[in-house]
Amino acid sequence: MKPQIAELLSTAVAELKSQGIVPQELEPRIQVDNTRDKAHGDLASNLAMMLAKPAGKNPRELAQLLCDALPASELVDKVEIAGPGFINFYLSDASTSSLVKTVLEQKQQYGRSNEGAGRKVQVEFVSANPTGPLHIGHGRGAAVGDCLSRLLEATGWDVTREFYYNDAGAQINNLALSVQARCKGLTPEDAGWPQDGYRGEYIIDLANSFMAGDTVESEDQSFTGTQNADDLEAIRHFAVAYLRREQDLDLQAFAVDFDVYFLESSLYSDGKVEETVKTLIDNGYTYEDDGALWLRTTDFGDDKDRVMRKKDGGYTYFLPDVAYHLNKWQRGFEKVINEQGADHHSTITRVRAGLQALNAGIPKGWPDYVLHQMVTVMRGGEEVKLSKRAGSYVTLRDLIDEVGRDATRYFLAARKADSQLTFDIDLARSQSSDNPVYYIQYAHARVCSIFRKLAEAGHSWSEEQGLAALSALTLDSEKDLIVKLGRFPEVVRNAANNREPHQIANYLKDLASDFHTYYNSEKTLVDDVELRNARLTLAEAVRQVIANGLDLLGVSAPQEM
RNA sequence: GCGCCCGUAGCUCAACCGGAUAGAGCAUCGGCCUUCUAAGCCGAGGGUUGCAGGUUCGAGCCCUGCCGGGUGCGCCA
Repeated sequence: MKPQIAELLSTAVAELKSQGIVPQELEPRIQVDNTRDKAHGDLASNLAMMLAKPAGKNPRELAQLLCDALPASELVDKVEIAGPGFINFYLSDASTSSLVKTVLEQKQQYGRSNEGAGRKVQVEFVSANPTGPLHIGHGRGAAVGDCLSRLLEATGWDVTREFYYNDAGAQINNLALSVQARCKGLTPEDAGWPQDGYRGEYIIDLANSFMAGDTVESEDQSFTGTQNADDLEAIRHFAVAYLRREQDLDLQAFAVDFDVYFLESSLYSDGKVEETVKTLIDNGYTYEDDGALWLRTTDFGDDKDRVMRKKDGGYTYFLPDVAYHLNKWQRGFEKVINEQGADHHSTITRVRAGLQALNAGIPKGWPDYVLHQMVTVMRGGEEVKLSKRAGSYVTLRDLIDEVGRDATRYFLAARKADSQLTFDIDLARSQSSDNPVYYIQYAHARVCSIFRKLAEAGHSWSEEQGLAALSALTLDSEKDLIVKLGRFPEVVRNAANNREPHQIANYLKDLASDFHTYYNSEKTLVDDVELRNARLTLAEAVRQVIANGLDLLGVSAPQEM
């Protein structure tokens, strides 16, 4: 509804310009806000206050002139000037009716838009090292990244979800050595245990599986344990394949699907790393010092230069990172969003600097980043730090097993990503209105239940009848509910543009609350056929919007609880 | 020490591009089931938005400086 109101105001501004009241050259950004207080109508604009100074008039006077210049519209019942110069709009029954109609007509499409116009965007998220099960931080990344992807899809973008596996480098050697030690029966307490070796129990399972000659199948490879504890190469392959499969299963349980799994090792085997080094050297941004090859990232805003090739001849992670992002660019992703833990924040400047040094025509601020802060897990009022299986951290699987997929997804996506998050297991498990997931799902199930009751009572309802009866909705609570439904498309757009999936969660909680209140105060299945059909129509619209919203979060919308 | 994030009710969190009297839930206290699911609803109390300045018609939001918490500052990823 906002765009329509903005349009009216725009016309009024043009009128005032032609009267010479507002300077011609002024192009005000027309802002229409939701009102917080019903006494201020349904929508409000601060336009008069914005224009007051350049027009040399006081705000209220200008507001009056704007109101006088507003074209007539059947969407608006009345317009008021209030406070320091706000213009308040009261929506008409015709406009609320049309909102309900729009919801029912568009169904699953309601709230979606085509702002992205089919342009390509890549969202890289999770990107865990294949050195252990996914932990809760990865879970947050998965929830936020997937919801963000869904939001971008809902706003018309062509989204590619991508997972980058750091399956090369030092940490993989460490993994292989840890598994090998377990194959040989060593424990972390023994003298021969590798320094900084992985101590989790899953390493024992992995070693046992390797020594049993199991075969690990994943999407793109199959590898059989050779049962030879001295064959470190075989152990390495097996371990990586094993843990990738394990992470895939975790993600499956979380209902997150990736389009592309990109292997760091492929950058080496395809010669991309070498190519990147060569370009950087050719471009003159490198130098050798202390036996290592450095990139002058300070030329591009970094606070110190970075080593690309170590003294021992191996590359640091930094170089494949640059090669990888060049590859993304070459694949045609003009927009890339990397969702990662804020503890990896320092890579941002580095990667962007490396990309600039390639002189590849990549924009300075490319790619975008969304960072999420740490997650703390609470149970019984105490912090949970360990999982049996992983040893040092809480796994995503533990959470899904304990509180379920829907609640886990909701809780991890419902908070602003750049705030630290406390995950309360007791709350997430509780099946009461304390738990926002159940609260929202229950609102959906309630509508379904009403329709079941309707059928049991031998009555029927159709969209056509319902829409025709809408004028029977005369209560303030009904109008408020409809206005809230009308905000959904804008909430989706804001959430997508600001990369803030939590806005969807907040909106849904709010809508569910309004619906529960309404449900308790007004009976839907009344004897008056007109009123019954009208209320059923409103209920169905609410159900549709909740279902659409939950879908954006990747949370199910149950028919009954 | 430097960079980044955060600081809002006892607790967990909102506040759409800077808008009007800062909102929910939990917890506390008090109500509501013969009625479409009580997995719900209604009401009450609870705030100097960490502190101090600044910008302006207007600041929780923007700027500066402090204070507190987190995180990063590897030839680890």
